[in-house]
Amino acid sequence: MIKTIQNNALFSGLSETQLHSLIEEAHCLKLSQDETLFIQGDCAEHFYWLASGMIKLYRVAPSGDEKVIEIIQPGQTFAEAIMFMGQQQACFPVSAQMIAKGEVWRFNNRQFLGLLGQSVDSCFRMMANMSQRLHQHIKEIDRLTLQTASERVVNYLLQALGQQRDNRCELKLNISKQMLAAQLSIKPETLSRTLSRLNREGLISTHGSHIKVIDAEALRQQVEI
Amino acid sequence: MIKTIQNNALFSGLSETQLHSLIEEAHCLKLSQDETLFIQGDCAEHFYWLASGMIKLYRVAPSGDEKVIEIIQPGQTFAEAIMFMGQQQACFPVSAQMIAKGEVWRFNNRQFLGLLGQSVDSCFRMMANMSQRLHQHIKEIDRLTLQTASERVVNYLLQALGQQRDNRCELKLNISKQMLAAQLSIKPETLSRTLSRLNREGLISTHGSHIKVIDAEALRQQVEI
DNA sequence: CGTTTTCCTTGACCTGGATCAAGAATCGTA
DNA sequence: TACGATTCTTGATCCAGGTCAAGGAAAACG
Repeated sequence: MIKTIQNNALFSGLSETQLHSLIEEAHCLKLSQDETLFIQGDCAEHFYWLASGMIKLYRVAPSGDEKVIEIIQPGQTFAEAIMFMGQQQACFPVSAQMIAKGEVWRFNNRQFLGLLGQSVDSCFRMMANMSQRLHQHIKEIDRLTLQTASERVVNYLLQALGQQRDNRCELKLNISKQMLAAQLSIKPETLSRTLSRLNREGLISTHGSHIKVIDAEALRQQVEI
Repeated sequence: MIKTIQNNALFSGLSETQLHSLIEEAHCLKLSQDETLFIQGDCAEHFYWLASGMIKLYRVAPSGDEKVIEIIQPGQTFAEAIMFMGQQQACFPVSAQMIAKGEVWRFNNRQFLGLLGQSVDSCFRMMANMSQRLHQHIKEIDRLTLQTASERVVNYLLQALGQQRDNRCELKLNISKQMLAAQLSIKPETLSRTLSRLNREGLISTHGSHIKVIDAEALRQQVEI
């Protein structure tokens, strides 16, 4: 377990001793599907590392609509950026809920800040991490404002294809389609229609959550216009 | 000048000597309206501090549409988060263009990283800064996905009203309406229509770029639904 | 193994906001 | 003070994607 935690960039700069004292104080939470870890506005005294399962970070509109900001995969930390906001505004900007049961490690912000204070190196890792997130958010804003719904779907497929280890053109969605829709900020109906259109056009072929990309080049053209 | 720069959180942690050596190496660029500072994809070896004027950070779609990510006001630093990305991907994710002539100070990333390495305190300030940006971006994503065009306009008015020093209900737009529209991710026509609707409903009254908020309470209700 | 529940798909329709086009107002610049 | 040149407003029309509704498919459960 310690080995896996150490793999995360945030912790990799810490000494063996530092890491031990941190884990000493940490708690491992075993959560089942649909359990809520925290909600938007909760006081943020901890940050988290996901060992197994899956978590969605989301915000809800007054109307009840919800937007999935990010899906957290095992090995990732989350909610770690708020700890630098200082006292004044230390509350979660999003809600977190398990979408697949699993284990979450909870770390104390105050303690971690103390450790960071002892190591400029760790600070730099943390900053690299935050910088990456900033980038992702800018890309997300880009997608939401400059791309159509189908472009976002196609983009997702291509990016998922790129993450494939071997050059297989078959991919399996690891989240439900309605979750994917929420992530892409479209309605499930629209996602469904888009996929069946791509199917009809012969660019992909779908069997449930398995999607085979037949013509990746044509897909790319759909996005680049 | 040094005094004003020092007011920025990023620099406030540096010693007198550090700040001097930094400014020694920095360049002051005098730019006129519409001049481009850098474009998306340029290699990022510097970050910037705006002394006067105004700058828009934006991205463009293949279609030519552009989305204003942020408007930089005097006293703000920008493009400082990329320097932590490491070598691999050190290029600007946005383009920067003057929307009002002014002076920009350019600092060397490598040098600044060196200074940061000497001061954990400065690192913490930098992280607080980045954390704040992350927050803003999440709020922006929220606005884009969970709010309608008119809600965004109303939100902007309320937030601009809140920034007013005294309790005056009259505010002046410091950017053109088409720029505001681009920032809110709507078309100028839609902004115009929304404002004239609010006018018709008696919630505000507009004279060019001067907007008087007549019924702030009713505006708030439009947003909260 | 059937049954209930949830998830996905498809069709018919509607609407917010984009687009296109044509004035009106504002702003330099001479 | 007149006159291009922008920028802003307003009207008419269109369409991507949302909404509502009704089957179908798949998973969960006794």
